[in-house]
Amino acid sequence: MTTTFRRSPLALAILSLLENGPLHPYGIQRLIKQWGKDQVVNVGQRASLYRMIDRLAEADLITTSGTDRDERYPERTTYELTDAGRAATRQWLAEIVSTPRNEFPEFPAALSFLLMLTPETTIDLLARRRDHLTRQLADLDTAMLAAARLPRIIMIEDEYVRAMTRAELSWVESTLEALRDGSFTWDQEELGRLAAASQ
Amino acid sequence: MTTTFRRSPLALAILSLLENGPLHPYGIQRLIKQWGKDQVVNVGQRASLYRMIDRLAEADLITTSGTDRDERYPERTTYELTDAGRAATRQWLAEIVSTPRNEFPEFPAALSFLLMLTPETTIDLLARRRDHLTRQLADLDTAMLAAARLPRIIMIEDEYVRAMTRAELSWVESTLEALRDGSFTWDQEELGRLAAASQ
DNA sequence: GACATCTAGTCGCACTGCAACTAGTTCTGA
DNA sequence: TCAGAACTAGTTGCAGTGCGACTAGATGTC
Repeated sequence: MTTTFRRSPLALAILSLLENGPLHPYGIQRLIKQWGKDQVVNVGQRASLYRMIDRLAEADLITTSGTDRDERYPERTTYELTDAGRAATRQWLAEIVSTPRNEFPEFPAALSFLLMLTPETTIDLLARRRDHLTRQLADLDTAMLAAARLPRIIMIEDEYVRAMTRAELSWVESTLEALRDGSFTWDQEELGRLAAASQ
Repeated sequence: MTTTFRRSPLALAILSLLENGPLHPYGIQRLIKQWGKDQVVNVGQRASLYRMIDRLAEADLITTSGTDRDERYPERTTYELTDAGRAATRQWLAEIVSTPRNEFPEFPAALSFLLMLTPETTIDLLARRRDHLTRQLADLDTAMLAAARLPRIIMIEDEYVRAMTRAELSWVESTLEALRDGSFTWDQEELGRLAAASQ
């Protein structure tokens, strides 16, 4: 059944974690959180996790490998990787890493309609964003410091996220400055005339 | 009916474009493409556009404002903003701009499972990504040059996208270098021991 | 005259996100 | 010691989205 399974971050995470041996659904979720991967893989929605596991099993990328019997907990079905699953993991990783893909995040979309607001309102909003980003950056730094003794590959995604957050913060700060010193501004009238002219 | 409508980049784009007067669905799509906003708002899926317009109308954020009769084309229903729609636009803009939100893009997710691959494979994949990013950056530069005489607010989202693309490219390049000079590497055995130890 | 492209819109499914609900277990502080 | 919080473990349902395919007339192009 080469019913080409559509790739997704969650599917990738499940398959990758099963590389280290059979596991039950809840264990997968716990592992993702334990390793801090919940910052980059959305396992907050447990419903999605269980449904994804079902579909992966249906597509024979994973199979049930028995049940985990622990006195304290109800019976839990464990799953393990198939060869097809191992192959899919590698292919998805290669595709994602080698080829950037526009996922249409909401912030740039909102930016393109900023002209609906006044420059003053924009200053206020961007200042709040700057504060959020500053806090996120600090949190990332402490997380990275805590794991500084681990091999670099373990935290490589945090390095990336940090670089991106830092870049966004820089952009927000420089844009804020231009708005504040008046070198970057706009008004409805001017833009209205422009829109009329381009008809 | 304040059935709080869930915000989305597409809904925001539709509402924002209707600020300049009534328009029919296809006209909205064309406007988005004309202004190059299709880089940040996904209107490639026309089905989504029509469905979104229907839902916006149902929620009274827009209403039909008659039909546009052009000899050459079939009759087209035009839509216009309601006051509720105008308010929603402003609220969404404020929320999105002021508060960063994790949308779980696939690249960082894939990075966190890179350890499945060998450093050599990773070099190859990242090199291909670097090439893509380099091309995207060049395209952005020509687009921005072409619009250099327009007010800055018109292209503000391109400035942002450019800054982010530039930052990602830098990160990829520096990571590639570390991989090539051997200062950043890993092997399954070492990681296997680590995983076993952390059980 | 054939084929491509643009205009304009519809159908349907597979998947995702979000919220709520169940139900047992273990921890924690008044 | 007993209530309530927090964790373990999983299910149900719906609204929203992405993606692909299909229709069908109009216009352009070799």
